[in-house]
Amino acid sequence: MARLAGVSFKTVSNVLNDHPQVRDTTRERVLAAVNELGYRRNLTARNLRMGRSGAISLAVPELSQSFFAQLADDVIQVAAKKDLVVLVEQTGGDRERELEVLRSPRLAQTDGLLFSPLGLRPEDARPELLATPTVVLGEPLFAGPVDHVTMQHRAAARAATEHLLGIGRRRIVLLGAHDGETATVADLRHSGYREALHDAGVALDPALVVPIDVWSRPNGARAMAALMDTGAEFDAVFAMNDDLALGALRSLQERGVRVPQDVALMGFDDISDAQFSFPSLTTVEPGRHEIARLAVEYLVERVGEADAGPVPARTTAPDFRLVVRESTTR
Amino acid sequence: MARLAGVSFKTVSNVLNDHPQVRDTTRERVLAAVNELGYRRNLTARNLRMGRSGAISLAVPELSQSFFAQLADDVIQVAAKKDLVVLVEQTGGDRERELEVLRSPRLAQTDGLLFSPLGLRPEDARPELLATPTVVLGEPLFAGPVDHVTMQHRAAARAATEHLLGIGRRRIVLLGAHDGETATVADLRHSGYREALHDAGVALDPALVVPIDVWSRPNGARAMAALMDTGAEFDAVFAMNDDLALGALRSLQERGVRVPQDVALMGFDDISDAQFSFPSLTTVEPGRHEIARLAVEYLVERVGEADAGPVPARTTAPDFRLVVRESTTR
DNA sequence: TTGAAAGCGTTACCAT
DNA sequence: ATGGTAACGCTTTCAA
Repeated sequence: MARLAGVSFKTVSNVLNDHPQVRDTTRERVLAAVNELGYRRNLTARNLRMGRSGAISLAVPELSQSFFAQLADDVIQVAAKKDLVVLVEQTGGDRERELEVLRSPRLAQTDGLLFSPLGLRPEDARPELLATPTVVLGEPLFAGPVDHVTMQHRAAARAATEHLLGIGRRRIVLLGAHDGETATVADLRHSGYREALHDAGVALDPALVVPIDVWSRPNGARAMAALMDTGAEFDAVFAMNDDLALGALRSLQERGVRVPQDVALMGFDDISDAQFSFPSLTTVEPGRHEIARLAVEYLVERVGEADAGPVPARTTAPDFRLVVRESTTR
Repeated sequence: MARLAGVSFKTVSNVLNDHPQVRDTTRERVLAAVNELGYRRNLTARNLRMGRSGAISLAVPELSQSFFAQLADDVIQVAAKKDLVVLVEQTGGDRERELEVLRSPRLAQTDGLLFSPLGLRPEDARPELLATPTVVLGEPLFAGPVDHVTMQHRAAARAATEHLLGIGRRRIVLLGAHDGETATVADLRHSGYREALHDAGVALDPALVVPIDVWSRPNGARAMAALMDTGAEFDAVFAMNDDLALGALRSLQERGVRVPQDVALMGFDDISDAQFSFPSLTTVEPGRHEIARLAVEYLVERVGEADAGPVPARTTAPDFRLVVRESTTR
């Protein structure tokens, strides 16, 4: 209360919150005092009173992966426009740590969670874990009042494969398969690949489907080298993401394979590095901006649910776009 | 208060805070009830009462730049070990928005700030802006009780240039100079370059010093292409960071220049992409892990300052390491 | 060992 | 238009 110094009273609150019933002269005096004293209101107390924190959590595997760094960049920008601040957690894509994020009391410090799980299994998706409004960035996992913003994995993978077929390639390697999964990112992209081959009447050669657990550059490089060691013949590579593709590119070049002349190369995600490799990388732009935009928008709606009434669970996958660059041209 | 349901009382607090004076049986009953009801204590209220939030802010230019993404990754990991959560803000390297971050009341929501400014000028560094404990990740800027964790820019740039000289290169391009700056990152690295040339008795050719404002890949590619257009002769390039170097690499390759045979190439930062370009990129590892570790450590000390007494302002620059890869080998 | 009460700084409601 | 007061949910001090 002594905050008002020489001036006045606790209508300070009214002033700071732009309440209408304040005389202009009063407002001015208060503002002057605020400036003078460098008074800053205590957000924690405000949050307590209002039941809102103005912060959301974003949980991703790791920022070192360009795709997630760029996603985080987008999310933070969109959130900033809505005056939300973003708390970033890293799970390493590890199931245990993903569960921990959901259970963590620190979550309660924010108004909601943008969650990009990688290791979580369907049986983990117990709705009671979701103590906070949640939007999943990824394949539908949770039942109940949870929104999902995902990608058109199957259609995009199919379009990607069709592009490779369209430039005359027939022996197309698939890099990054996950055996035994259903309705996961890897499985859906795999399906798209399979469908495109089937529709084109091209037989699927299991020797060209290369399983890779973690989709990182070193793993892409390693797997590509190993495949070449087997003597397999191929004229194109569709990597499940750009990191795998760029790792593979490095291995191809090490061995003097010309891209795209000998082997055409295709990625997925359109991370910014894809523009500056040599050759630049043809890839799928999955609608990352839109994903970030929708995710924040859904989350904000869900946070406001208490006031505005229930919101039905939504699942959306923005339009994707094939970005054709040098690695599949000529 | 009704939180305790069938069981007991507000010694719940004591139990949850591991206070010793609680009978075991009581503790058990309380814990059982907590579990039963899925009770989660309200962190906001706790924060208000304790005057601590358990969160720190990290303000970087943008996560889309690999270096900052990896720095953020490190910071979040180190912070997590200390049970701190990290709120990430992006400034775009823009002076106005950097000032805004400092003024923002949202800052007050966290216990301290890890700040990596790019556009801020010395005259902006008024200590009264720092309403929160702050550690600067970058060149010393603020006087007063502010720690700085930076890099050995000059020594590392010098070592980098010496490496290029050591493999027999004499016409070394410097990519990314900032004219008219003093004691900034660009200026210090520039000095290191100049010193190495001088000590080796190699004349500095101003035509080989290329100013580039923002150190991004497209800018590196553009500047490199422009330099080649001038017909300038050179046998090595030292780029002020890896993004510039990788952009330049792309332009060199487009024109059929062989790296390292015709032109050796050197970056700075050791972002992970540097390992997987072809050729892989020789660069300076500036001690990023250590920078993150120290920054969080200093900040934690400063946050605890109120209790533990004043802490002198510190400035540290961890050891760097030259990482020699293919772009300067043979 | 446990319970009661005060207080953290704000906002919201109700008087004035 | 302004001021008083309760309440947000917790920790802390003090009393029982």
